[in-house]
Amino acid sequence: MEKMLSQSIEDYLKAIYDVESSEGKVSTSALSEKLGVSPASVTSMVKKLSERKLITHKRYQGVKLTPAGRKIALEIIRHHRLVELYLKEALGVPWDQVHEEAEKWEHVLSEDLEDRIDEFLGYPVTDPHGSPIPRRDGTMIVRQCNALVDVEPDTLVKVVEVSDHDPELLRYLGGIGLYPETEMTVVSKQPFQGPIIVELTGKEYPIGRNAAKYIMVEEPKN
Amino acid sequence: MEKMLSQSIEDYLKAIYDVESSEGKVSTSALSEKLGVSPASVTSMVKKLSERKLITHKRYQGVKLTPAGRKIALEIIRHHRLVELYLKEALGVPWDQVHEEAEKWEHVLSEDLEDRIDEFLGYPVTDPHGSPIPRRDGTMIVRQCNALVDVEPDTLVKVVEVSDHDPELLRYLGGIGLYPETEMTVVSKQPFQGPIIVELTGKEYPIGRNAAKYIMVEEPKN
DNA sequence: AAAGAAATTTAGACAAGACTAAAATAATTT
DNA sequence: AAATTATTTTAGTCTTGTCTAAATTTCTTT
Repeated sequence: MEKMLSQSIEDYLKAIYDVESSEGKVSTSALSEKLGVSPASVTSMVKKLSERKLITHKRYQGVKLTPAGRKIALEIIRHHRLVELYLKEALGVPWDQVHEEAEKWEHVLSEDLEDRIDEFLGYPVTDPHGSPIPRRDGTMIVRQCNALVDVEPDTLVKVVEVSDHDPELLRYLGGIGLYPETEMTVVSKQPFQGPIIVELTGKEYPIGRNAAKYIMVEEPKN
Repeated sequence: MEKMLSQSIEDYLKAIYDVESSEGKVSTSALSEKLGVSPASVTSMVKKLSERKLITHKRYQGVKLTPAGRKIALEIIRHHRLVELYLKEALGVPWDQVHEEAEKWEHVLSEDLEDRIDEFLGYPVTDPHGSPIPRRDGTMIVRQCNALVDVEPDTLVKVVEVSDHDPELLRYLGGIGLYPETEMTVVSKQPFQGPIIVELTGKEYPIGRNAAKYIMVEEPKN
């Protein structure tokens, strides 16, 4: 039933899914960047994944997941996000460290353990960064949200999701109490690419434009 | 400080430690058997481990861990046994399954997580099979015990440790309530390599001679 | 539309870790 | 002690996944 895939293949599929989600088109160079390998290495792995019918590939034109490939990518992402949440809830690992640990654990999680963790956590829907956890059947909730950087001043917003790619940013945000589900007001956007000022728990904090690209928010329905 | 070792190297060091403990001499064929690889593969890995000064090797005469190699082996075994106990205690994984899971997890456990698990478990001294958990400093308790197969009839014994290598045996023993710390009486040894009969919780159960080699017991002090 | 720049692919090499077949050494039997 | 058997090592091959350098294709600019 389940074919045994190498960790490398799993990492590629996950990366392809991520890039597909955030940029639409999946280029060799984007994968090279994301995975920290040379473009030539990506090309050769892409060839292998095509042969296995996990992706489709047109020369010089990027890559797309097949349904089979997407299914596997979502399984890995499910592992990753369940583990992230589990480490935080069960062992108190701080939210800026769970990503790195989960990168390793996602590849060694048995189905049985996946189920036990899922049950322990009460069948959760999001991970500690607010990212949705795919269900076992491969479905995943989609939410309507915007990057904080695109929100107009004087708006009340609720944090939906924060990118887990930069531990330092996560530590800063944690320090000011900014987590998923936190509500805050966008006070102002400083000119010349200056920071965005937000207010939460009565205090004002600056958030760099670049960081604000990685903070997804929604305007709570009245 | 910590060198990054491949999973393969870690598996070899662990296997060498195990064989060294149980048989004294560590032959190529014993490792080949234990690791499920060909003798030729063992020889070539042995060469590599010697170069790295993790073992010493005299041609045709087996292998020995250096202090550095032993230290690493004990770290892996510590990971393995902590994870086994953690999976049982925290996630309710049955004791006949924890070994297989731990085989994978032991290689991806960070020091930080190791400490968190250790603390969660209250700094435990043995794993679910009764095997001692090495401390972080590389020390490990040693216990005086005998194989059940060598015990004379009419003796009251306490189970110390059960080998984790055969899930089916573990299920049988669990089924009759035989765990580490269980006390029982050796009733008789049937002749012609027949089973050993033990009595616990008022009932008698047969245990094959072969299985009884893997059950370590002590005679509790009066 | 042609030239230069950027991205992608090809070609060929390398390291890790496994394998098989054959050779060398050690252990056992007669 | 010689012959046979068992164990270990050597020699050479294969796969996976990476790399660099060079060639190809596409994109951008003028």
